[in-house]
Amino acid sequence: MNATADRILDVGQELIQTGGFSAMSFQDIASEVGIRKPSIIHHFPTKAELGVAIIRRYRDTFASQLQQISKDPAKSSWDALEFYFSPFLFLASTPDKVCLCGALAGEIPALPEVMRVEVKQFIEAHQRWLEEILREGVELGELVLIDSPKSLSRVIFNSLQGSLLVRRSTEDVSQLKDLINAMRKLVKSDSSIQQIR
Amino acid sequence: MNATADRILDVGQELIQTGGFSAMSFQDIASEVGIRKPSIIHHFPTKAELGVAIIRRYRDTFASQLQQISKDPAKSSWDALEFYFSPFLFLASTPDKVCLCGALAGEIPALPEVMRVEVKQFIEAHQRWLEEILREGVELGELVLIDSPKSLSRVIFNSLQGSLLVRRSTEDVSQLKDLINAMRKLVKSDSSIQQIR
DNA sequence: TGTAAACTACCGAACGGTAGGTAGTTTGTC
DNA sequence: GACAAACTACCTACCGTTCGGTAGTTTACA
Repeated sequence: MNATADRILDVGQELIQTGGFSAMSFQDIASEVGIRKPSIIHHFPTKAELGVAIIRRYRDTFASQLQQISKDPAKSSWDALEFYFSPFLFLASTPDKVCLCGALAGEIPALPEVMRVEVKQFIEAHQRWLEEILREGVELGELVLIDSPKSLSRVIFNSLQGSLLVRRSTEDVSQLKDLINAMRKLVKSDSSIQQIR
Repeated sequence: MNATADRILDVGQELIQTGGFSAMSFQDIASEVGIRKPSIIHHFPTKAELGVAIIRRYRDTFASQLQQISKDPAKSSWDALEFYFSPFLFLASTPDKVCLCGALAGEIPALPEVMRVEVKQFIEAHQRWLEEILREGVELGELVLIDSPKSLSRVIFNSLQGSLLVRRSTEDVSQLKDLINAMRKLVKSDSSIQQIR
C-alpha cells in the first residue's frame, strides 16, 4: 500500500548507513526513489521526522526478532548471543556500511533533538538486551564470563560499534570477523575453561 | 610566532572533537578566534588542508610523547599501556567530546580524499603502537593476555572508540571508566592469574 | 446513482539561509 | 617599499522548506 513511503525509508536508511544523516539529502533520496523532492516532504514533513521514522522502524523490527528468539525454549543463551552478532557479521561483507545506531551515534551533536532522544533509547535497548543474554547465560550455567555481565556487555557493544567505524577507514575487512571471534573467547560456553575472578 | 595559525588549529580541533568536521565551519572558527572568515583561508587555503594540518599536528605530538615513554628504561609495558589509556581517561571528564581520530572515522564518507588518507594512517599508527606494547609486554613476561596481542589490541582500540561515541548519546559518564577497568582485566600484570589459551 | 467535497500523491518554482571559496583593498611591521 | 595579515564585499552551490497548483481516487449524502 504505502509502497512509496517504504521505499523512502529503505533508501534513507541505506544512505544513513553509508554516509550519515547530515550527508543524506532529500534530493539524494528523491533521485534514487524516482520522485521529486517535495513528494518526500508530503510523506515525511521534515527531515527530522523522516529520521525518527527510520529509527523506529529499525528498532521495532529488531525488537520483534529479539522477542522470537528469547521465547524459544530450544535456543540457548549461546544461540541468542550468536543471533546478536549476526547483523554485524552480515555487515562484515559490506565494507562501507555501518550499523544504523552507530552511524547516528557518530553524529549526535548534529542531530535534531527528537532524533537524539530516539537514538539514546535505541542504544540503551541494545545494551540492556545484550546484558540480559549474558546475565541469563551465567544464571543458567550456560556461559562463563571473563567479567561481569554489565561490564562485558559494554565491552562487546562498544567494540562492535567501534570496529564498524574504524574499519571504514582502515579498509581492513577481516578486522570485524576477528573481533567477533575475540568476543566469543570472552564468553565461553565451555565450562572447563578457568574463570577469572 | 604563528599565534593565529595555532589558535585556528586549536579551535578547529576542538570543534571537530565536539561536533565533527562537517559541522565545523570557517565561520565558527573565525568567531571563536576573533577574526573574519577569509583570514582563516589566508592561513589554510581550503577546509581540507586545515583538516589535514589538524590531524598531522595531533599525530606528531602523540608520536613524540610515544617515543619518550617507550625509550625510558624505567617504564614497564604496563606503564606504557596506562599512558595509552590516559587521553581517554581525560576525555572521560568531558562528556561531549570524543577523540580526534574517532570523530573523523565517524564521518569518513563525507571527508575529502586527502583527509581520508590521513585518518587511515593515523588509526593504523594507533593500532600498531598498542599492538607493540602488548607484544613486547608478553615477550618480557610483564603482561599476560587473554588473547593474541594483535587481536586484543583491536578489541581495546575499537571498544575505546566505540565507547566514546556511544557515551555521547547515552550520557552515561561512568561507562568509559568502567570500560577501561574492564580492559585492564584483559591485560594482567599479575602473573599468578591463570592464562586462558 | 449522481455529484460535489475531501483526500492522496505528486509536481515546478522559489525562498531564506549557510556553506566554502574568490577578488581586491587596507593595515601594520621589518 | 615589501610583504604578510587582516579586512570588506561578493560569488556559486546547495540545503531544507514553503507555496500554489494538478491530477486521480475516495467519501458523503440527497
